[in-house]
Amino acid sequence: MYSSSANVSERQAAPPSLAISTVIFALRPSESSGRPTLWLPLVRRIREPYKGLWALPGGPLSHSESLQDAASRNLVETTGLAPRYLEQLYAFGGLHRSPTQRVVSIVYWALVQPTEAALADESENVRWFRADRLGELAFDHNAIVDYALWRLRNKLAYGSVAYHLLGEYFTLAQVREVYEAVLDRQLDPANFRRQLKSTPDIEETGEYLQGGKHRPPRLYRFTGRPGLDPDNRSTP
Amino acid sequence: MYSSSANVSERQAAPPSLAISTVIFALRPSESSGRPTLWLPLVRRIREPYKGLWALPGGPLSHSESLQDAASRNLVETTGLAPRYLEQLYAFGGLHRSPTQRVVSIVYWALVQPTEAALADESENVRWFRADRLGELAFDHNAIVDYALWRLRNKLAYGSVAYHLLGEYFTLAQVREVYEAVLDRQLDPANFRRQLKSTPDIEETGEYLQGGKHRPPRLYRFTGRPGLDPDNRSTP
DNA sequence: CTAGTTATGGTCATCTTGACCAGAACTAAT
DNA sequence: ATTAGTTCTGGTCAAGATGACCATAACTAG
Repeated sequence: MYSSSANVSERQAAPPSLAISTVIFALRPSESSGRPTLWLPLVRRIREPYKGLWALPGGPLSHSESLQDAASRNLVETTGLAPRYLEQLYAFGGLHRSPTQRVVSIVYWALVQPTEAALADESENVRWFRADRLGELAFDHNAIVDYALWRLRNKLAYGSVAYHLLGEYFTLAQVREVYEAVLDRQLDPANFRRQLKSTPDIEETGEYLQGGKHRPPRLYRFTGRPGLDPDNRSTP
Repeated sequence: MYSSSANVSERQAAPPSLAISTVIFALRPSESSGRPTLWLPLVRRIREPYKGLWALPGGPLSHSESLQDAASRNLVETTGLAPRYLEQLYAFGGLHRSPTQRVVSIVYWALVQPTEAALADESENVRWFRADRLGELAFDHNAIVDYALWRLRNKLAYGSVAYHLLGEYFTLAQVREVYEAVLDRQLDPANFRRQLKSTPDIEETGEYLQGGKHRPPRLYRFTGRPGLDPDNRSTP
């Protein structure tokens, strides 16, 4: 314990620094099976600590932007993409997250569309990885990604996030593939279709997807709205 | 936009300050009906801004404590209570939450037991209020409480938080009263009991609660563990 | 024209949920 | 002592949701 009078350990008492990071998910076909899989972009650390390791995109919170704006900016700067879904994940503030200084990270997670994700920037220091094969990341970022995955699975099970990983038009089988990729288990096509058809915010179109080697599936469209964050408003 | 060179608007670019606040819930019998109701403690602002208004307990994050420790300290300092349940709620970081400076608040929510809550400190500047009759609070604290209530209702519907508002031993009817108070609707006693009995982490004891004007109900005990936060580990 | 594939609609048994009934076990009042 | 009043507790029943599974439709590839 240091003195209770002031100014002595001023540097010690300086407020922890505040950063925003973002876990960005997108579906990409697996190189091996071709089935859609979860991928996310990471940036290479070019400074100590953890220089050379991969880390979540992020940076300090600037004075004039909201938390969500900062997360959005992360997204644009590292991938060039606009998020289709962006939600606060958690504030990580453990004492020893960074070896050099105390830093509190407010982490967001985002979903982007595959069409866009295919065009995403990639470079020497930005690369996409399969979510289930990340290797060792900087700081506590492995734990953060794990938690983001857990949250994604949860949201998927209840809510309406799956559609934000797909384009505007999609087949019910594509939705099922999203679920299978994220939950990592097979689902019965017929039962899954029955469930989706009973939800309100998914709408039949007159269009069919051509080009497969089989009966062309009908295309659907998502009509629901994602809930807002509580800083503006609610979220599950 | 200001210059991209450095130091000029240094004060402008100073990081937003970081605070921790805590929404503390406890059950207390309503003065009118006597049924248990949700209450929470607030502290009176003794400085500008919002001087004189009631606000959530909180304060700046000190350099040497974790987020959760800071929330715990809030709790102890304002109520003298140890939390039975403490979880991160959300990080609020809108640009204009405080009129005087940019401040990011990481908010926790807590549940405490009624026995303890009855003993809780109360003073000129600390008072308990019914959660549904708060009046106008300082900053965006009304919105924060609303969101905490929403989260509580949600967690209740799934999880195992109800027990943290009760003592170690409780009757099934008491659990039902918690649900009825939080969800604000009547539940069928027989059906509710059936559901509870099918959950694993609630254990029959041989004891009965005496003293009512009717058949004495059996006492139960909660045996589950609350999930840890992801900063240490997981949470729903 | 046939085999292969997925799409789509359907059945059936099982589980869960909500509405409701009835006896059990206590207290309070007559 | 008996009865009325209360909640506790176990049960039934119908409606709805879920999972396993089957059959036909509609396309492509050979």
